[in-house]
Amino acid sequence: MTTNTTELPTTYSPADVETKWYKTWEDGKYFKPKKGKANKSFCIIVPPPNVTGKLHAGHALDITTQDSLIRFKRMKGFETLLLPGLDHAGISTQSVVEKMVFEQEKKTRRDFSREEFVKKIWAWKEEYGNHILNQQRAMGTSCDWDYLTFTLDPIPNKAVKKFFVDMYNQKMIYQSDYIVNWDPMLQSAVSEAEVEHKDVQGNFFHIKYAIKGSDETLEVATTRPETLFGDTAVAVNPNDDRFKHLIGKTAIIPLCNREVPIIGDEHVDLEKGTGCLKVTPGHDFNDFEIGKRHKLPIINILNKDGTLNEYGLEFAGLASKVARNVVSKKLDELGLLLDKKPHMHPVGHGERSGVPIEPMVSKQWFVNVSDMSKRAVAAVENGDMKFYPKEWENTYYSWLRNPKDWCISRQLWWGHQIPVFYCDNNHQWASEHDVTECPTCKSKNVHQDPDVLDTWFSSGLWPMSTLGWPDPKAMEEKKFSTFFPTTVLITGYDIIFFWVARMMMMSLQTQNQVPFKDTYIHAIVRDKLGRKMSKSLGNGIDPFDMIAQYGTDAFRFTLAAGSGYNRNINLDPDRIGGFRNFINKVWNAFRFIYPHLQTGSAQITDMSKLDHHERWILAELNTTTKIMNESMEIYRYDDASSAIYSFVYDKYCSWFIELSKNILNGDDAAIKARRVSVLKFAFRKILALMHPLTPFITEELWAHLKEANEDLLIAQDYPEYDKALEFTQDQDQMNKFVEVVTSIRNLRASVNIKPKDEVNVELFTDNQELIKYFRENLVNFQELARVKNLSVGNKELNRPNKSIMNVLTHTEIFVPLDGVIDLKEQISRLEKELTKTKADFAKYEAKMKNENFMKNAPENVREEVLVNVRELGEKIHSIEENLVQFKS
RNA sequence: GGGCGUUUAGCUCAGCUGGGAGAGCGCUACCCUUACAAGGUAGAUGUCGGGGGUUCGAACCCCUCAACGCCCACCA
Repeated sequence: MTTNTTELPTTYSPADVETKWYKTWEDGKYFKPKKGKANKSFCIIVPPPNVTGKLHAGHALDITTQDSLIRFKRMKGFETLLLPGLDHAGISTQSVVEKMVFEQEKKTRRDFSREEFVKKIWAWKEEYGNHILNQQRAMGTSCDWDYLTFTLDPIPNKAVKKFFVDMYNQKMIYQSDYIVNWDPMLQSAVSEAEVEHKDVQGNFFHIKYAIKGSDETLEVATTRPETLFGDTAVAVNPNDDRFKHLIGKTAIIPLCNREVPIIGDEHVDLEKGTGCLKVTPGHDFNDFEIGKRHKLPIINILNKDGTLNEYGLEFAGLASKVARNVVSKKLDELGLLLDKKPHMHPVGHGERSGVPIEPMVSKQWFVNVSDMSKRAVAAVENGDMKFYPKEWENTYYSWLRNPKDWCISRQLWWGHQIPVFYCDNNHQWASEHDVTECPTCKSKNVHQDPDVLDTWFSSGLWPMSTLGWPDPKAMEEKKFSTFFPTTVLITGYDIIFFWVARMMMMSLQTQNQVPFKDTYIHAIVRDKLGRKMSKSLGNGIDPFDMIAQYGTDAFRFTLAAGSGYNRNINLDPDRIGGFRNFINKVWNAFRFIYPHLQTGSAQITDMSKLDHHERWILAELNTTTKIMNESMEIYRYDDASSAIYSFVYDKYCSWFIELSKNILNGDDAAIKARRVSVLKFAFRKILALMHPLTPFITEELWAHLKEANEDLLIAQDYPEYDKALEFTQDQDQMNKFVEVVTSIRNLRASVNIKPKDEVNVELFTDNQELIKYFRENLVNFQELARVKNLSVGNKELNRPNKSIMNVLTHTEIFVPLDGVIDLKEQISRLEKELTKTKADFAKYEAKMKNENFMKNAPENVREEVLVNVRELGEKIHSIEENLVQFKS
């Protein structure tokens, strides 16, 4: 890093430095866990993105919040680990490859053997799988890449098998004929959580059912007439006087003329439909329950692709939606369709496929979660795991307090194959190892269950398996005991059910511990109008575009500034542009001190020799340090970013640098050196404070500011609050100085004095400390307000005649003018100010005179009111006095 | 149907346990002032969704109404 020869450009170019520093950090092994002075570990497992994935704005937010925290804790001396991974994402990956193969070869997966097709998916994964990881690198993620784990790697596979087999042997995993959500497109069962309910416009069909041996008929209401082929009963409410005499008789299903019993069941709603319900246990969740209660037979009328099977008679082969219309038409022709009216009703759709889900009975594997879910609830109730923000625990509870057994088998090829084996003598057993013979009958003719496990089954074990569990050697190598339980999980609220709940259950089950102590739920990134980003709307924001346009630091800072306890971030690229300008401001602040780097040291040797402004900036820096530390600890990235933003912009750049110009241009070497030291000291702290949020520019500038023997910024200590740097009097005086300077500028602007032209200024105040302070700041008034001569005096002194003036609570400001003054305008301005001040005054005076207020309000509030009454009273007095003068 | 959330400046949002309405972007005027025009200085803009209540005092607490959004449940 050459400090003195390079000419620095006026704008910062992110692209030039980002790849350079990432490589330097990675090659220098700065991302690897190291024991530090805090003597504690801090671990975040990155939610593994899908191998099919491309980085989207949500991932960028994940990374920003996780990496900022990791960098923060690393600098604070924690042994940090940010652990990366990739998810095989069963359904979506298989679909992507199926689609690709179909496009390229016009073949479906069924044209290949399972082995051949899975090989194709692996090839695809090898080619594209790492893409998203490189995008994560571009975001600056300080992961230890040696920990990179894929959900189908050997260790996660061991974990999956171990959990499955243990639970199988405890009978907590069982196989059952059960009504599941069948996705006819994927031709697989999917879990409850993978079904989305959407309102769909359908019809209510009223169908006439004959009753055997009677002239009476029943009018049954349904939205799905095509399922009547699967009816095995008709149900009425036993308390329904209209129909209860029919219970026990036999109804005849139209079209197929099957005889079924008429049963009484409380589930039937008297109000809904006609009060008569056709019972189709094979294709309706409620009917399935009714069927169990009444021991009704189950008839499956659908093929795996959702078309009617042979039970559909002449309609066999039709898709259920088509069959619905055809069947209803046929019923109409036969005079059996009594009514048909439009009806909006919710229909489950496959989350991945988007097609309507068919409830269907089939043999599937389930996990009994009743015990695990109770433990998972308790762990949050008793504080072992805390949600930030806290409200999200309700979402978590609502799912876990009312759990349904988890259907874990999927009829796919891509995933962890279920470790259950069968022999030709119908024995069944589970095994963690490959098997060649049946343990019961020793038959060599064995085969494994063809189904694979739900993707979330391996995801649920992720915090353990990435740290080596259950392999003792891997656990040792990966320091399981150091990093488990991990510190915090950071993710979006959309996967609290899918993932957070399952990790909690599976970790409590296998480790008897929570998998992480905190869960920070960050917002969902939306477009600037608050709409979800989606392909169909075309409103997605590509992180890569943002990085290219504004730089990674600006993008990260924007995301951090938007992340607190909110649930949406409406991301407007203009905002990123705003923060890009801020990053550039930091760059230029450095350009300002750059020529003076050799003049002062980086440490402040003698605190007692500092001047007012130096003490002031250190006090402000100290306050900022405190806010940043506190905010990062509780995931308030928004508060942290706004604290450093306003310190850098409004304190360091706008005032401290401006106040330093005359010193640096002066010739008092000692004062100059001291000021440079403070500038440098504060700037080094700024870089350290900002580094977790904006790693690249800060590391780049640090290279210029660091001492020869100092390490990279990523490895420096994070600044801490220091009581020795509290200087309240200097802060108070500086605030008054700023007020006066602003007021002079305001006066100048009000009469259009050119920025270059100098003016004389007279200040009047009764505060003797201030008089002294203002006099010491003569040169600063000259610089910052273009003042020529300044006089400061007591309020007893006479005021200049021809002048414009402002009144502050502590000081009167006069700018005498030689030319013609628009008296009218001055008077009107003063009168406006007087009205405003009087209104303010009245407010406080009323409070002061209110006995109840004086009795009840806390002392500091009372004190403030009294001060305001006094100061505003003085201000009114001043304005009135001066108005008299102007008017005379 | 059950639950949660949101409503503050033109836009996107902050505002911690109640005590003087804020930021960024945008806008207006004037400035190429020797770190920065991705800049500087000054400035305008708000019945804090409506109504009621508690309180000495409400953007903040309670009730109520309205609009919008999300989650869960439910194919009669």
